[in-house]
Amino acid sequence: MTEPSRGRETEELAPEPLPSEELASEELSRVRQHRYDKLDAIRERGLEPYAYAYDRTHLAVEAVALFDQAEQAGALDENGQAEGVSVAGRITSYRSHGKSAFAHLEDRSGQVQIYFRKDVLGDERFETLELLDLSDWIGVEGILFRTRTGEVTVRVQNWTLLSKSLRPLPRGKTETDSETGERSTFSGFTDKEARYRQRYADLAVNPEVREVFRTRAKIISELRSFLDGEDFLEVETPALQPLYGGAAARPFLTKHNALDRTLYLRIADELYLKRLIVGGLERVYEICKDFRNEGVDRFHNPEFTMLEFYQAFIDYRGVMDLTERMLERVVRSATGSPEVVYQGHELNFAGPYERIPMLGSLSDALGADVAVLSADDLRSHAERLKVPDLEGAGWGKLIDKLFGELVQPKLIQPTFVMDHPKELSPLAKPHRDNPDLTERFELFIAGEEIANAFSELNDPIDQRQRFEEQARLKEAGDDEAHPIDEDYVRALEYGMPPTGGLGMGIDRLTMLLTDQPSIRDVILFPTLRDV
RNA sequence: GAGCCGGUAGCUCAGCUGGUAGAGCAACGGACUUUUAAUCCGUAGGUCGUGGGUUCGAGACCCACCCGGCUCACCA
Repeated sequence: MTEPSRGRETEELAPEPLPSEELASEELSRVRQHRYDKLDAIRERGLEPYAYAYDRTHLAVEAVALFDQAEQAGALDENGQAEGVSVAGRITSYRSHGKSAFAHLEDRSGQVQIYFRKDVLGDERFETLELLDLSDWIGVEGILFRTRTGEVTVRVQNWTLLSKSLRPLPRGKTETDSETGERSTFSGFTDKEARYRQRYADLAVNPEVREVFRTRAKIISELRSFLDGEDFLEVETPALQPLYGGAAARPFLTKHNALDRTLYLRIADELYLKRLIVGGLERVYEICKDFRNEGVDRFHNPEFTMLEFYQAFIDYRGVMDLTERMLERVVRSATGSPEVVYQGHELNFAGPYERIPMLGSLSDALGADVAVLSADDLRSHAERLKVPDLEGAGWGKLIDKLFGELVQPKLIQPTFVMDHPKELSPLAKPHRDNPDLTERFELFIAGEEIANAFSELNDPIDQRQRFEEQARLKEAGDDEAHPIDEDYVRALEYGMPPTGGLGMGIDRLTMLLTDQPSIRDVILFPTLRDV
């Protein structure tokens, strides 16, 4: 696909002449030609359109705060001016008034207004302003003052072009209806696909998008801080694995040329982290990308970020306790409150969370005790409820299907669902009171699975049998079943202490805490179809 | 993979039951030395996703295709 179907898809524009494929979008070409012309004019005047550095003394909001403080302290001079500052940022608005001009400069902290005057700058310097455009980066030095309308502003004494923008940002505009006084927003960049593909423009134009990713970073740093405080060791394990495992998913394959062998991108780091528990590290965690070769929807991206942690000497109940403390702290730190609103649901992350048994909750929903129902009974219930894709499903899978249909959507507040069927959980310890179940839990919030955890299976003989069962499933066509990992079994044979572990989807957690409807909204560069 | 919705100016969108394309903003020229995503005057800008068909006539209707979004399925 080389022919540009739409103007915005075209790339690699040379200064002049414009490539012929650009003729399809003449207006854009003209707009950009003007910017190239200005670039030439800037160079002709001996100015550097792409500077190397700039000495900034204040962020935009710091400059405003500085003036406010000086004003309150009575430290302004007789002209109402405070001290000088230099600020730098992107030009987001420009209002020319002949012999003066107002503009806003935006940096990572926010915006500050700047004011140019011909009598301050001199004729030549002032006229050079004509060569600026919205979204150019400039630095300005000047004195802070407050305008008649009350806005703290930098009266520019000197300005420096830092980077000439050759492509206009898709910036919107707000308009006020003169009759009704109603304000309508002309949002400049609402095409979701374009926003994902050109995240740089999305971020440049939409401050709320920048905020989502600040919150995401805060969530991750708070998770680290919490676990570090619990004496966990942060580790790194292979992303390229000779054998994949730790989850039920199809992997991505790749090839190492020099070794001439197939490698898999990890679907989970679980088995490596537990090897480290065998090694005696006792408390380990890793925050990393996992890769699963599955479909894409608003909860799934082929590469996603997962936190896994493992702690020796605790079981899954201990993991629940730890998880409650961790989430409450992270949510509080990242959002300022343990309560957040997600898509209209008020969620409260202050523990303790409800703990419900998987079978019991399903029995309640179904009106029958599923523990004594056969697979055939379950199947007829599922068929009655028109649960899709029942082919080849055994007892455990049917339990899971029915649970997903009847119970899961109702789990809005953080809820631990406990004790899953054994056949679904090949890496979890058998339940101490019921050999058909495992000591496992999933954490559901707003109807979605956020975390998965268990008392880790540390009996190497049982583990081998579970792997062999998985191998039989794989043989029978289940392409998500685990392959046998002999090396992992060997590690368990050396002895793994009783251990509780958890995996949590960071992207989904971020969705909840930033009220974003799609995982693509919390991943800077989500996986998209081919252009 | 299925269903629904959509693809018209740089951006956001309008375009009635078919009559030959419009608005706001952006752009360009001009005026304006405290504005508020200023205001005023003027100018330019579109093979209406692609290909075919129906028609005297298609942005509108039909068919196929391409692209995207959402929902569902898949993802224990």
